[in-house]
Amino acid sequence: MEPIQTVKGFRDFFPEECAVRNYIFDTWRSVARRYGFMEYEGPVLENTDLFRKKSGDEITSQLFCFTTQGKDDVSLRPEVTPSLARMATARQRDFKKPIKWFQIGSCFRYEAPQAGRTREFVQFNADILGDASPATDAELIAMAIDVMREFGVSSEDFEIRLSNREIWNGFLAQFNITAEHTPTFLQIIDKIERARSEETEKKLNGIGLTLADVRTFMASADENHPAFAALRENLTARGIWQHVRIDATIVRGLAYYTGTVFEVFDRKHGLRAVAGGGRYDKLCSLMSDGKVDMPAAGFAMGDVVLKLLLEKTPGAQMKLTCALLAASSIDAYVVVVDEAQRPHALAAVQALRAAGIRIDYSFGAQKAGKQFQAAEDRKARFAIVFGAEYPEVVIKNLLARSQSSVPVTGLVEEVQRLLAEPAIGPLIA
RNA sequence: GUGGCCGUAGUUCAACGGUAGAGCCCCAGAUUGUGAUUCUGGUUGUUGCGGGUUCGAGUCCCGUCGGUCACCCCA
Repeated sequence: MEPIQTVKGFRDFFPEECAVRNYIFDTWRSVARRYGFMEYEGPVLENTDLFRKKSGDEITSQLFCFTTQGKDDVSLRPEVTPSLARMATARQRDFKKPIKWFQIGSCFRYEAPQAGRTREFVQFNADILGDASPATDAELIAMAIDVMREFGVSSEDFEIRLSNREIWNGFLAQFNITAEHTPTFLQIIDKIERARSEETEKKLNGIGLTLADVRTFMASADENHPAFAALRENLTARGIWQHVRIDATIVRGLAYYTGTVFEVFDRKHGLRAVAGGGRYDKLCSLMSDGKVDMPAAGFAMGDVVLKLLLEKTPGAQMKLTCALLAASSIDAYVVVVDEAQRPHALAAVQALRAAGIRIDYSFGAQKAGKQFQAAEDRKARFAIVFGAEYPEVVIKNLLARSQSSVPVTGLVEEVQRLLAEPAIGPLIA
Protein backbone atom coordinates (compact mmCIF):
# COMPACT_ATOMS: atom_id res chain seq x y z
CA MET A 1 0.00 0.00 0.00
CA GLU A 2 1.19 3.45 -0.84
CA PRO A 3 1.03 5.96 1.97
CA ILE A 4 -1.95 8.25 1.63
CA GLN A 5 -0.76 11.80 1.16
CA THR A 6 -2.56 15.05 1.64
CA VAL A 7 -4.81 16.03 -1.26
CA LYS A 8 -2.92 18.13 -3.79
CA GLY A 9 -2.80 21.74 -2.70
CA PHE A 10 -4.02 20.98 0.83
CA ARG A 11 -1.88 21.38 3.92
CA ASP A 12 -1.08 19.69 7.20
CA PHE A 13 -0.59 22.07 10.08
CA PHE A 14 1.97 20.67 12.50
CA PRO A 15 2.13 22.56 15.82
CA GLU A 16 4.71 25.02 14.51
CA GLU A 17 2.62 25.89 11.44
CA CYS A 18 -0.55 25.87 13.45
CA ALA A 19 0.97 28.43 15.80
CA VAL A 20 1.76 30.69 12.83
CA ARG A 21 -1.80 30.29 11.63
CA ASN A 22 -3.22 31.13 15.01
CA TYR A 23 -1.00 34.18 15.25
CA ILE A 24 -2.32 35.38 11.89
CA PHE A 25 -5.94 34.71 12.89
CA ASP A 26 -5.51 36.44 16.26
CA THR A 27 -4.02 39.50 14.60
CA TRP A 28 -6.79 39.72 11.98
CA ARG A 29 -9.41 39.32 14.66
CA SER A 30 -7.98 41.89 17.01
CA VAL A 31 -7.69 44.59 14.33
CA ALA A 32 -11.21 43.87 13.03
CA ARG A 33 -12.64 44.18 16.54
CA ARG A 34 -10.71 47.40 17.00
CA TYR A 35 -12.58 48.74 13.98
CA GLY A 36 -15.92 47.73 15.42
CA PHE A 37 -16.55 44.79 13.09
CA MET A 38 -18.65 41.81 14.14
CA GLU A 39 -17.56 38.28 13.29
CA TYR A 40 -19.83 36.01 11.25
CA GLU A 41 -19.42 32.72 9.42
CA GLY A 42 -21.17 30.93 6.59
CA PRO A 43 -21.14 27.31 5.45
CA VAL A 44 -18.05 25.89 3.80
CA LEU A 45 -20.29 23.90 1.45
CA GLU A 46 -22.86 25.71 -0.67
CA ASN A 47 -25.21 24.89 -3.52
CA THR A 48 -23.20 25.34 -6.70
CA ASP A 49 -25.91 27.65 -8.03
CA LEU A 50 -24.90 30.27 -5.48
CA PHE A 51 -21.53 30.63 -7.19
CA ARG A 52 -22.96 30.28 -10.71
CA LYS A 53 -25.37 33.08 -9.97
CA LYS A 54 -22.57 35.44 -9.10
CA SER A 55 -19.83 34.43 -11.50
CA GLY A 56 -21.43 32.54 -14.38
CA ASP A 57 -20.96 28.98 -15.58
CA GLU A 58 -17.36 29.19 -16.72
CA ILE A 59 -16.13 29.61 -13.15
CA THR A 60 -17.28 26.11 -12.21
CA SER A 61 -14.08 24.62 -13.67
CA GLN A 62 -12.25 26.01 -10.66
CA LEU A 63 -14.76 24.82 -8.09
CA PHE A 64 -14.42 21.77 -5.91
CA CYS A 65 -17.85 20.45 -6.73
CA PHE A 66 -19.72 17.17 -6.42
CA THR A 67 -23.17 15.71 -6.26
CA THR A 68 -24.36 14.47 -2.90
CA GLN A 69 -26.17 11.20 -2.24
CA GLY A 70 -29.31 13.33 -2.21
CA LYS A 71 -28.49 14.53 -5.76
CA ASP A 72 -27.65 18.06 -4.64
CA ASP A 73 -25.08 19.86 -6.77
CA VAL A 74 -22.77 21.38 -4.16
CA SER A 75 -19.36 23.11 -4.03
CA LEU A 76 -16.77 24.01 -1.48
CA ARG A 77 -16.81 27.80 -1.33
CA PRO A 78 -14.14 29.51 -3.47
CA GLU A 79 -14.88 32.78 -1.67
CA VAL A 80 -17.18 34.03 1.04
CA THR A 81 -18.81 37.06 -0.55
CA PRO A 82 -21.77 35.18 -2.11
CA SER A 83 -22.61 33.64 1.26
CA LEU A 84 -22.28 37.04 2.88
CA ALA A 85 -24.57 38.60 0.29
CA ARG A 86 -27.18 35.93 0.91
CA MET A 87 -26.95 36.26 4.69
CA ALA A 88 -26.96 40.05 4.73
CA THR A 89 -29.81 40.44 2.26
CA ALA A 90 -31.93 37.71 3.87
CA ARG A 91 -32.08 39.53 7.17
CA GLN A 92 -30.91 43.01 6.30
CA ARG A 93 -33.77 44.67 8.21
CA ASP A 94 -32.53 43.06 11.42
CA PHE A 95 -29.29 45.00 11.31
CA LYS A 96 -28.62 48.68 11.72
CA LYS A 97 -26.65 50.19 8.85
CA PRO A 98 -23.88 50.25 8.14
CA ILE A 99 -23.36 46.54 8.65
CA LYS A 100 -19.69 45.96 9.50
CA TRP A 101 -18.88 42.28 9.44
CA PHE A 102 -15.72 40.20 9.22
CA GLN A 103 -15.06 36.51 8.79
CA ILE A 104 -12.08 34.15 8.87
CA GLY A 105 -12.39 30.78 7.19
CA SER A 106 -11.15 28.29 4.63
CA CYS A 107 -11.88 28.63 0.93
CA PHE A 108 -11.14 26.21 -1.89
CA ARG A 109 -10.19 26.67 -5.52
CA TYR A 110 -9.24 23.98 -7.99
CA GLU A 111 -6.16 25.67 -9.40
CA ALA A 112 -2.52 24.75 -9.96
CA PRO A 113 -0.66 25.28 -6.67
CA GLN A 114 2.41 27.51 -6.83
CA ALA A 115 4.18 30.19 -4.82
CA GLY A 116 1.56 31.90 -2.70
CA ARG A 117 -1.24 29.75 -4.03
CA THR A 118 -2.72 26.56 -2.61
CA ARG A 119 -6.05 24.86 -3.25
CA GLU A 120 -7.12 25.33 0.34
CA PHE A 121 -6.44 28.68 1.94
CA VAL A 122 -7.83 30.90 4.63
CA GLN A 123 -9.27 34.28 3.91
CA PHE A 124 -9.91 37.19 6.20
CA ASN A 125 -12.97 39.02 4.83
CA ALA A 126 -14.10 42.44 5.97
CA ASP A 127 -17.17 44.08 4.46
CA ILE A 128 -19.36 47.09 5.08
CA LEU A 129 -22.91 46.96 3.73
CA GLY A 130 -25.58 49.61 3.50
CA ASP A 131 -23.38 52.65 3.09
CA ALA A 132 -22.28 53.95 -0.30
CA SER A 133 -20.10 56.80 0.91
CA PRO A 134 -16.35 57.02 0.25
CA ALA A 135 -15.95 57.07 4.05
CA THR A 136 -16.73 53.35 3.89
CA ASP A 137 -14.03 52.71 1.33
CA ALA A 138 -11.62 54.74 3.45
CA GLU A 139 -12.50 52.73 6.57
CA LEU A 140 -11.72 49.49 4.76
CA ILE A 141 -8.45 50.74 3.32
CA ALA A 142 -7.46 52.08 6.74
CA MET A 143 -8.17 48.70 8.23
CA ALA A 144 -6.13 46.91 5.57
CA ILE A 145 -3.25 49.26 6.34
CA ASP A 146 -3.57 48.72 10.09
CA VAL A 147 -3.65 44.96 9.64
CA MET A 148 -0.33 45.15 7.81
CA ARG A 149 1.16 47.46 10.40
CA GLU A 150 -0.08 45.23 13.21
CA PHE A 151 1.89 42.40 11.64
CA GLY A 152 5.00 44.58 11.70
CA VAL A 153 4.98 45.29 7.96
CA SER A 154 5.87 48.95 7.38
CA SER A 155 5.30 51.39 4.55
CA GLU A 156 8.71 50.40 3.20
CA ASP A 157 7.43 46.87 2.74
CA PHE A 158 3.90 47.32 1.43
CA GLU A 159 1.63 49.74 -0.36
CA ILE A 160 -2.01 50.09 -1.24
CA ARG A 161 -2.55 50.28 -4.99
CA LEU A 162 -5.74 52.19 -5.53
CA SER A 163 -7.97 52.72 -8.50
CA ASN A 164 -11.61 53.20 -9.37
CA ARG A 165 -13.56 51.51 -12.10
CA GLU A 166 -15.59 54.66 -12.65
CA ILE A 167 -12.60 56.40 -14.15
CA TRP A 168 -12.36 53.70 -16.81
CA ASN A 169 -16.09 53.87 -17.42
CA GLY A 170 -15.63 57.58 -18.02
CA PHE A 171 -12.79 56.87 -20.40
CA LEU A 172 -14.83 54.33 -22.36
CA ALA A 173 -17.80 56.70 -22.57
CA GLN A 174 -15.50 59.41 -23.91
CA PHE A 175 -14.51 57.10 -26.76
CA ASN A 176 -18.06 55.82 -27.27
CA ILE A 177 -17.16 52.24 -26.44
CA THR A 178 -20.23 50.17 -25.66
CA ALA A 179 -20.67 48.41 -22.33
CA GLU A 180 -20.31 44.96 -23.88
CA HIS A 181 -16.60 45.66 -24.42
CA THR A 182 -16.00 46.64 -20.79
CA PRO A 183 -14.93 43.20 -19.50
CA THR A 184 -12.57 42.69 -22.44
CA PHE A 185 -11.16 46.14 -21.94
CA LEU A 186 -10.59 45.70 -18.21
CA GLN A 187 -8.82 42.43 -18.86
CA ILE A 188 -6.45 44.22 -21.24
CA ILE A 189 -5.79 46.92 -18.65
CA ASP A 190 -5.14 44.30 -16.00
CA LYS A 191 -2.34 42.83 -18.15
CA ILE A 192 -1.03 46.03 -19.66
CA GLU A 193 2.23 46.05 -17.66
CA ARG A 194 2.97 42.38 -18.31
CA ALA A 195 1.93 41.87 -21.93
CA ARG A 196 3.94 42.98 -24.95
CA SER A 197 2.90 46.40 -26.29
CA GLU A 198 2.20 45.07 -29.79
CA GLU A 199 -0.21 42.51 -28.36
CA THR A 200 -1.96 45.11 -26.25
CA GLU A 201 -2.16 47.50 -29.19
CA LYS A 202 -3.72 44.83 -31.33
CA LYS A 203 -6.32 43.92 -28.72
CA LEU A 204 -7.20 47.57 -28.09
CA ASN A 205 -7.57 48.22 -31.79
CA GLY A 206 -10.05 45.35 -31.85
CA ILE A 207 -12.46 47.37 -29.72
CA GLY A 208 -11.69 50.69 -31.34
CA LEU A 209 -8.97 52.10 -29.09
CA THR A 210 -5.25 52.75 -29.29
CA LEU A 211 -2.53 52.15 -26.74
CA ALA A 212 -1.59 55.81 -26.95
CA ASP A 213 -5.10 56.86 -25.87
CA VAL A 214 -4.94 54.53 -22.88
CA ARG A 215 -1.43 55.60 -21.91
CA THR A 216 -2.36 59.25 -22.08
CA PHE A 217 -5.38 58.63 -19.91
CA MET A 218 -3.43 56.59 -17.38
CA ALA A 219 -0.89 59.35 -17.01
CA SER A 220 -3.70 61.75 -16.15
CA ALA A 221 -5.25 59.44 -13.54
CA ASP A 222 -3.15 60.47 -10.57
CA GLU A 223 -4.05 61.26 -6.98
CA ASN A 224 -5.51 64.59 -8.02
CA HIS A 225 -8.23 62.89 -10.02
CA PRO A 226 -11.69 63.81 -8.64
CA ALA A 227 -12.58 60.14 -8.17
CA PHE A 228 -10.07 59.93 -5.33
CA ALA A 229 -10.70 63.31 -3.70
CA ALA A 230 -12.90 62.16 -0.81
CA LEU A 231 -10.79 59.10 -0.10
CA ARG A 232 -7.63 61.15 -0.16
CA GLU A 233 -9.03 63.71 2.24
CA ASN A 234 -10.23 61.01 4.62
CA LEU A 235 -7.01 59.00 4.65
CA THR A 236 -4.87 62.14 4.85
CA ALA A 237 -6.80 63.14 7.97
CA ARG A 238 -5.95 59.74 9.44
CA GLY A 239 -2.30 60.27 8.52
CA ILE A 240 -2.07 57.18 6.35
CA TRP A 241 -2.42 58.45 2.78
CA GLN A 242 1.30 57.89 2.25
CA HIS A 243 0.62 54.15 2.10
CA VAL A 244 -1.55 54.66 -0.98
CA ARG A 245 -0.43 54.83 -4.59
CA ILE A 246 -2.81 55.39 -7.46
CA ASP A 247 -2.46 52.63 -10.01
CA ALA A 248 -5.01 52.62 -12.81
CA THR A 249 -4.05 49.08 -13.86
CA ILE A 250 -5.73 47.70 -10.73
CA VAL A 251 -9.13 46.48 -11.97
CA ARG A 252 -9.56 43.27 -9.95
CA GLY A 253 -10.25 40.72 -12.65
CA LEU A 254 -13.70 40.40 -14.12
CA ALA A 255 -15.50 40.56 -10.79
CA TYR A 256 -18.43 42.51 -9.55
CA TYR A 257 -16.65 45.68 -8.57
CA THR A 258 -18.36 48.95 -9.38
CA GLY A 259 -16.24 51.78 -7.95
CA THR A 260 -13.19 51.93 -5.72
CA VAL A 261 -10.84 48.97 -6.13
CA PHE A 262 -7.57 48.38 -4.28
CA GLU A 263 -4.95 45.77 -3.60
CA VAL A 264 -2.28 45.38 -0.94
CA PHE A 265 1.13 44.69 -2.49
CA ASP A 266 4.51 43.95 -1.04
CA ARG A 267 7.13 46.33 -2.40
CA LYS A 268 10.26 44.20 -2.25
CA HIS A 269 9.69 40.58 -3.15
CA GLY A 270 7.42 40.52 -6.19
CA LEU A 271 4.80 38.43 -4.43
CA ARG A 272 1.22 38.13 -5.50
CA ALA A 273 -1.27 40.60 -4.05
CA VAL A 274 -1.60 40.13 -0.31
CA ALA A 275 -5.16 41.42 -0.27
CA GLY A 276 -7.70 42.95 -2.59
CA GLY A 277 -11.11 44.47 -2.53
CA GLY A 278 -13.38 47.29 -3.49
CA ARG A 279 -16.91 48.49 -3.91
CA TYR A 280 -19.60 46.14 -5.23
CA ASP A 281 -22.87 48.04 -5.10
CA LYS A 282 -24.88 45.74 -7.39
CA LEU A 283 -24.09 42.36 -5.93
CA CYS A 284 -26.72 42.30 -3.17
CA SER A 285 -29.37 43.15 -5.70
CA LEU A 286 -28.13 40.42 -8.04
CA MET A 287 -27.98 37.79 -5.32
CA SER A 288 -31.41 38.65 -3.92
CA ASP A 289 -33.08 38.84 -7.37
CA GLY A 290 -33.59 42.55 -6.92
CA LYS A 291 -35.33 42.32 -3.57
CA VAL A 292 -32.59 44.06 -1.61
CA ASP A 293 -30.58 46.79 -3.23
CA MET A 294 -27.80 47.47 -0.77
CA PRO A 295 -24.48 49.16 -1.51
CA ALA A 296 -21.42 47.30 -0.24
CA ALA A 297 -17.64 47.29 -0.16
CA GLY A 298 -15.09 44.94 1.28
CA PHE A 299 -11.74 43.27 0.97
CA ALA A 300 -10.20 39.86 1.47
CA MET A 301 -6.73 38.89 2.64
CA GLY A 302 -5.36 35.38 2.18
CA ASP A 303 -3.11 33.59 4.64
CA VAL A 304 -0.70 32.11 2.09
CA VAL A 305 0.87 35.19 0.52
CA LEU A 306 0.67 36.99 3.85
CA LYS A 307 2.74 34.27 5.50
CA LEU A 308 5.38 34.51 2.76
CA LEU A 309 5.57 38.26 3.27
CA LEU A 310 5.84 37.99 7.07
CA GLU A 311 8.72 35.54 6.71
CA LYS A 312 10.55 37.84 4.29
CA THR A 313 10.08 41.04 6.29
CA PRO A 314 12.51 41.36 9.23
CA GLY A 315 10.24 43.44 11.48
CA ALA A 316 7.32 41.12 10.89
CA GLN A 317 9.50 38.06 11.31
CA MET A 318 10.53 39.28 14.76
CA LYS A 319 6.95 39.81 15.90
CA LEU A 320 6.04 36.42 14.56
CA THR A 321 8.91 34.71 16.37
CA CYS A 322 7.99 36.37 19.67
CA ALA A 323 4.36 35.37 19.27
CA LEU A 324 5.34 31.79 18.50
CA LEU A 325 7.61 31.63 21.52
CA ALA A 326 4.90 33.01 23.76
CA ALA A 327 2.41 30.52 22.36
CA SER A 328 4.63 27.45 22.64
CA SER A 329 6.40 28.05 25.95
CA ILE A 330 5.15 27.07 29.38
CA ASP A 331 5.51 28.92 32.66
CA ALA A 332 7.07 26.19 34.74
CA TYR A 333 8.16 22.56 34.64
CA VAL A 334 7.64 20.47 37.72
CA VAL A 335 10.71 18.29 38.40
CA VAL A 336 10.17 15.22 40.56
CA VAL A 337 13.60 14.31 41.91
CA ASP A 338 12.29 12.07 44.67
CA GLU A 339 9.56 9.73 43.38
CA ALA A 340 8.17 9.47 46.92
CA GLN A 341 7.06 13.08 46.49
CA ARG A 342 5.13 12.45 43.22
CA PRO A 343 1.66 12.61 44.88
CA HIS A 344 2.59 15.99 46.37
CA ALA A 345 3.95 17.10 43.02
CA LEU A 346 0.74 16.08 41.25
CA ALA A 347 -1.28 18.02 43.82
CA ALA A 348 0.90 21.06 43.12
CA VAL A 349 0.56 20.61 39.33
CA GLN A 350 -3.19 20.60 39.75
CA ALA A 351 -3.19 23.68 41.98
CA LEU A 352 -0.82 25.62 39.70
CA ARG A 353 -2.90 24.82 36.62
CA ALA A 354 -6.09 25.80 38.43
CA ALA A 355 -4.45 29.18 38.96
CA GLY A 356 -4.00 29.50 35.19
CA ILE A 357 -0.27 28.78 35.20
CA ARG A 358 1.04 26.74 32.28
CA ILE A 359 2.67 23.63 33.71
CA ASP A 360 4.26 20.51 32.30
CA TYR A 361 6.03 17.60 33.98
CA SER A 362 7.32 14.10 33.32
CA PHE A 363 4.76 11.28 33.41
CA GLY A 364 7.16 8.73 34.85
CA ALA A 365 10.31 8.46 36.94
CA GLN A 366 13.23 10.12 35.18
CA LYS A 367 16.59 11.35 36.25
CA ALA A 368 16.71 14.97 37.28
CA GLY A 369 19.03 15.78 34.39
CA LYS A 370 16.47 14.54 31.87
CA GLN A 371 13.73 16.47 33.55
CA PHE A 372 15.69 19.70 33.50
CA GLN A 373 16.47 19.09 29.86
CA ALA A 374 12.78 18.64 29.20
CA ALA A 375 12.12 21.92 31.00
CA GLU A 376 14.64 23.58 28.67
CA ASP A 377 13.05 22.01 25.61
CA ARG A 378 9.62 23.23 26.65
CA LYS A 379 11.08 26.72 27.13
CA ALA A 380 9.85 26.84 30.70
CA ARG A 381 10.70 29.95 32.66
CA PHE A 382 10.90 28.13 35.98
CA ALA A 383 11.59 24.65 37.28
CA ILE A 384 9.78 23.65 40.45
CA VAL A 385 11.68 20.88 42.21
CA PHE A 386 10.09 18.30 44.48
CA GLY A 387 12.89 16.53 46.38
CA ALA A 388 13.89 15.34 49.83
CA GLU A 389 13.45 18.86 51.24
CA TYR A 390 9.66 18.53 50.91
CA PRO A 391 7.53 20.30 52.18
CA GLU A 392 10.09 22.88 51.08
CA VAL A 393 10.02 23.27 47.30
CA VAL A 394 12.81 24.77 45.19
CA ILE A 395 11.91 27.24 42.44
CA LYS A 396 14.64 27.70 39.87
CA ASN A 397 14.68 30.55 37.38
CA LEU A 398 16.00 28.78 34.31
CA LEU A 399 17.05 31.94 32.50
CA ALA A 400 18.66 33.82 35.40
CA ARG A 401 19.95 30.57 36.94
CA SER A 402 18.90 31.78 40.35
CA GLN A 403 16.84 29.78 42.81
CA SER A 404 14.78 30.14 45.94
CA SER A 405 13.02 27.86 48.34
CA VAL A 406 9.42 28.13 49.46
CA PRO A 407 7.03 26.04 51.59
CA VAL A 408 4.63 24.15 49.35
CA THR A 409 1.68 25.91 51.00
CA GLY A 410 2.79 29.22 49.47
CA LEU A 411 3.90 27.79 46.12
CA VAL A 412 1.12 29.06 43.87
CA GLU A 413 1.35 32.62 45.21
CA GLU A 414 5.13 32.64 44.93
CA VAL A 415 5.09 31.39 41.33
CA GLN A 416 2.46 33.98 40.43
CA ARG A 417 4.62 36.67 42.00
CA LEU A 418 7.72 35.52 40.09
CA LEU A 419 5.84 35.30 36.78
CA ALA A 420 4.66 38.88 37.22
CA GLU A 421 8.27 40.04 37.26
CA PRO A 422 9.80 40.91 33.91
CA ALA A 423 11.65 38.01 32.38
CA ILE A 424 15.43 38.27 32.50
CA GLY A 425 17.25 36.45 29.80
CA PRO A 426 18.87 36.62 26.42
CA LEU A 427 17.13 39.14 24.22
CA ILE A 428 15.40 37.75 21.20
CA ALA A 429 16.59 40.38 18.77
C1' G B 1 -5.07 23.21 -18.81
C1' U B 2 0.58 23.98 -20.73
C1' G B 3 5.82 23.78 -19.72
C1' G B 4 10.78 23.66 -16.69
C1' C B 5 13.14 21.50 -12.40
C1' C B 6 12.81 17.82 -8.44
C1' G B 7 11.09 12.89 -5.61
C1' U B 8 16.92 8.42 -1.62
C1' A B 9 16.06 7.02 6.45
C1' G B 10 11.58 10.97 10.63
C1' U B 11 14.46 15.35 8.42
C1' U B 12 18.50 17.82 5.47
C1' C B 13 21.30 15.83 1.82
C1' A B 14 25.47 12.17 -0.44
C1' A B 15 26.32 7.90 -3.64
C1' C B 16 30.86 7.53 -11.88
C1' G B 17 25.35 2.65 -14.81
C1' G B 18 28.57 -1.78 -10.42
C1' U B 19 27.08 -4.19 -2.48
C1' A B 20 22.51 2.53 -0.44
C1' G B 21 25.70 6.36 3.19
C1' A B 22 26.54 10.87 6.51
C1' G B 23 24.95 14.96 9.75
C1' C B 24 20.79 16.30 12.56
C1' C B 25 16.39 14.51 15.06
C1' C B 26 14.38 10.50 17.95
C1' C B 27 15.10 6.35 21.71
C1' A B 28 18.27 3.91 25.50
C1' G B 29 22.60 4.09 28.61
C1' A B 30 27.09 6.55 30.93
C1' U B 31 29.17 11.09 32.82
C1' U B 32 28.14 16.05 34.36
C1' G B 33 26.90 16.94 42.65
C1' U B 34 19.29 18.91 40.72
C1' G B 35 19.85 21.64 34.07
C1' A B 36 22.58 24.02 28.28
C1' U B 37 28.45 19.80 27.78
C1' U B 38 30.62 15.23 26.41
C1' C B 39 30.72 9.96 25.31
C1' U B 40 28.56 5.02 23.91
C1' G B 41 24.89 2.22 21.65
C1' G B 42 20.25 1.70 18.84
C1' U B 43 15.68 1.97 15.45
C1' U B 44 14.36 3.54 10.46
C1' G B 45 14.68 2.66 3.50
C1' U B 46 10.55 -2.46 -1.52
C1' U B 47 15.56 4.86 -3.53
C1' G B 48 7.25 7.95 -4.70
C1' C B 49 4.64 4.14 -7.80
C1' G B 50 4.42 1.10 -12.53
C1' G B 51 6.75 -0.39 -16.89
C1' G B 52 11.15 -0.49 -20.26
C1' U B 53 16.63 -0.55 -21.81
C1' U B 54 20.94 -3.25 -19.64
C1' C B 55 24.91 -8.77 -17.56
C1' G B 56 23.62 -5.03 -13.84
C1' A B 57 19.26 0.93 -12.75
C1' G B 58 18.82 5.34 -6.98
C1' U B 59 21.37 6.75 -11.67
C1' C B 60 19.21 6.10 -18.58
C1' C B 61 14.02 6.00 -21.24
C1' C B 62 8.42 6.07 -20.99
C1' G B 63 4.13 6.53 -18.04
C1' U B 64 1.87 7.90 -13.49
C1' C B 65 1.34 10.29 -8.73
C1' G B 66 3.26 14.10 -5.73
C1' G B 67 6.32 18.56 -4.75
C1' U B 68 8.11 23.16 -6.75
C1' C B 69 8.43 27.29 -10.17
C1' A B 70 6.54 29.94 -14.42
C1' C B 71 2.43 30.64 -17.97
C1' C B 72 -3.18 30.62 -18.03
C1' C B 73 -6.31 32.27 -14.28
C1' C B 74 -6.73 34.82 -9.94
C1' A B 75 -13.78 35.58 -7.38
